[in-house]
Amino acid sequence: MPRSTPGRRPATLASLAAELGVSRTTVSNAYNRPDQLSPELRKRVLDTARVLGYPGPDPVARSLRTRKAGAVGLLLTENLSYAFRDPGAIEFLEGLALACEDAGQGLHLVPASPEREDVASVHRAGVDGFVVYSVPEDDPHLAAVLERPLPTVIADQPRAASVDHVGIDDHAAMQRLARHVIELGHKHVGVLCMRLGRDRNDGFVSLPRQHSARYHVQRARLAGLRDAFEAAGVDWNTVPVVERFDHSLADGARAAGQLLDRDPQVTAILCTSDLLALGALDEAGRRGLRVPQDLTVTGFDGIAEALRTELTTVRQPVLDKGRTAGELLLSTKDPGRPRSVTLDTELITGKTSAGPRGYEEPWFGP
Amino acid sequence: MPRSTPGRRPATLASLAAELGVSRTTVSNAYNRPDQLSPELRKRVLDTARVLGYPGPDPVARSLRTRKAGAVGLLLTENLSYAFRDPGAIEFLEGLALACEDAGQGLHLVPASPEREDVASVHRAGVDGFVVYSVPEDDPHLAAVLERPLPTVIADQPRAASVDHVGIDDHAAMQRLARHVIELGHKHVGVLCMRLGRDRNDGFVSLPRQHSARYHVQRARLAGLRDAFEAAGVDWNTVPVVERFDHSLADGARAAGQLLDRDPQVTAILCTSDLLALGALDEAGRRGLRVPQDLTVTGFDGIAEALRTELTTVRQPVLDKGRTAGELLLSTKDPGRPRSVTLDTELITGKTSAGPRGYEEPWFGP
DNA sequence: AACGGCTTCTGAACCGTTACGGTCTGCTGC
DNA sequence: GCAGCAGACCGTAACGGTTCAGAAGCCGTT
Repeated sequence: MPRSTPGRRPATLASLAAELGVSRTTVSNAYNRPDQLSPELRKRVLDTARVLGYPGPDPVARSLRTRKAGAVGLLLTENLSYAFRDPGAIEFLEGLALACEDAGQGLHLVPASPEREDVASVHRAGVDGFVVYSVPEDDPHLAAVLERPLPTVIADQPRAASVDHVGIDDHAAMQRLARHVIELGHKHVGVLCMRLGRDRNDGFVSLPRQHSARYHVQRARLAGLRDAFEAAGVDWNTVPVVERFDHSLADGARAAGQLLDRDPQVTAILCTSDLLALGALDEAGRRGLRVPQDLTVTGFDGIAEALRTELTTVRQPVLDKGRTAGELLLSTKDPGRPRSVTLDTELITGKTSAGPRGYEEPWFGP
Repeated sequence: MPRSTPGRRPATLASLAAELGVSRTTVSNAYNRPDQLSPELRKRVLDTARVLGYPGPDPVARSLRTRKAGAVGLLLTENLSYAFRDPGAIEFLEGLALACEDAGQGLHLVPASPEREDVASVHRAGVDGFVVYSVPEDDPHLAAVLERPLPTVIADQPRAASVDHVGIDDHAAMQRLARHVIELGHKHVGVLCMRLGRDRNDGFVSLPRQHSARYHVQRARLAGLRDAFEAAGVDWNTVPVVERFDHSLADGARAAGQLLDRDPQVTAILCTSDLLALGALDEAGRRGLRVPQDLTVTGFDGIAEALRTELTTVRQPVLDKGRTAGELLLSTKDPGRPRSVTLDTELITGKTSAGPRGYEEPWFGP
């Protein structure tokens, strides 16, 4: 099979038409609208195409003419490769891929290294629209996306008034989780959270930094905690919050260590993600702290590993989020006011939360 | 910020040039070759662009002219969404994404549902090349990819003489694992394998089906087992092989159940993937079989979960495979003979393999 | 005064296709 | 014998850029 006719320039629709003595339109129709020409001629066109090594209409030229690329762009906050290491991102991708598949659309992952702020990749992407997943408010790639005259859907963060959005009520969900911990009797707690800005700050978080966080999701979750604990009479200023730039088990463990070193008397560690919480569990184990007897640990997200571990956490429908983002994007019919979808969450009380020592419910043993 | 100038047609490079009274070349240069025009003019161009809502050169038109799409196409054997549920596929994707990122290339996932054999998605993808990951020899999407005059790299399967390839020596690796099991003393074994064709066959596999398998990887792994066991005097005809179309833990468990129901006296189950093996472990547990005392179970791949479980398996560098595929593709300089990279594997003897009862090495206990 | 060299900008060709609005041919029906 | 009408095919004009070989203007040299 000739992958390309040697010696000659590659065949085009025009050259094929010339060879056949028909118009370009006819060749085009042979591929795109079989009913517009006689079966015999169509066969002749297709046969000759094979002989000449013409691979069918060029996708890029077609895209230019039809103004359709047949693909959805996806912008992620992190290195592309990182996305494949984060359980949440993977599930989101799965949902989005589902939606794209149903619509026969490709999924174009845009390389957006946070290091070299190379926005060109966004400008160069031949796509019909963008899904933006969880990026900081001041991400230059996001700005580049919004500059392009294409439909866009933002998942999770940031929340922009003029752009379609899908997410959850982070504040309410976290508040509810906090109330659960409060009801168990905890007064002295610590918090582990994900990055609050594009700058690395692996350590304790000041109040101003909490408020000025560039990641609305983290900001809302912290605010949910704050509101719940303040309502319960706990001074939020006294609650230690440890931030981690990278999102991994190991970082969760290290952050928990940092917290426990400085504040050994905390009876509960609330984490803004399951991965951090699972890391905290590891660290607790290393320190001989029993969970939940000695220490309560909670997460957020409801990733598979967390559910298996029976972590107390908030489950959010990440796959649905991805699919909804895709459906929203693909159903965009020109202007219309921006839409916003808020998905439901569910508090999961697992086996990593209990009352602090001295607060157990009475036990009527033998 | 005007996302689009209302009322008027969207601005183009030409309309911008007309507005400014300069040539299109100059506007193009303002974006692509800043050194080709005076800073003042360039600023004027960019400012006017902002005012007119011109979002910069259209990526598709640029691609048409430059013959570069800035993206790598990826064809997977399965539903796109499925890829995000298979640990191996995810790690491959991660490696590939790494390579793409380094080169500033996008990663275009091609929707290729196995159901509707819609090859159009392949024809429509505006990409500079394709990576094909583990598809059957007779996949129509693969055929469509090969018809396009683009560089292509196949990872794992199939092996095509004229196309770049990256993979491992499945036969040798599996043979080595089999020898390990043979050395432990096992004579009566069973096998769990992944799908051997595009048709579903959840059950025992006939010899002809083994030979005619459309997935070269599975074929090679089975052949590796066969060769090792025949060399050890085991008649391969008597070794039960159970196939599963879907690749999941649950399917591994069901397959193991099927095997143990028919052949309760097997002392070892060799699986052609870790996921199947982990499922088999589950099933063994359900049946009260202790591993490895009552039953030896082995896997293949070396996914994280398997290493954590200390499964006896073969580790293959899946991330490297993805990265190598990307690098191979992106370094393709026109013809040259097809390249082939074979990556190393490593036998990992975990805690799920031991001698069958009666074959333990002598134990000098108290 | 002619010349060469530099910077800055331009004109026109070209990338490969599809949309749109025809024309042409031959057949039906009266 | 001719209007009317499908069906089959075609010509032209985009689609929105990039690129290359100059042209124009300016400056310093010989």
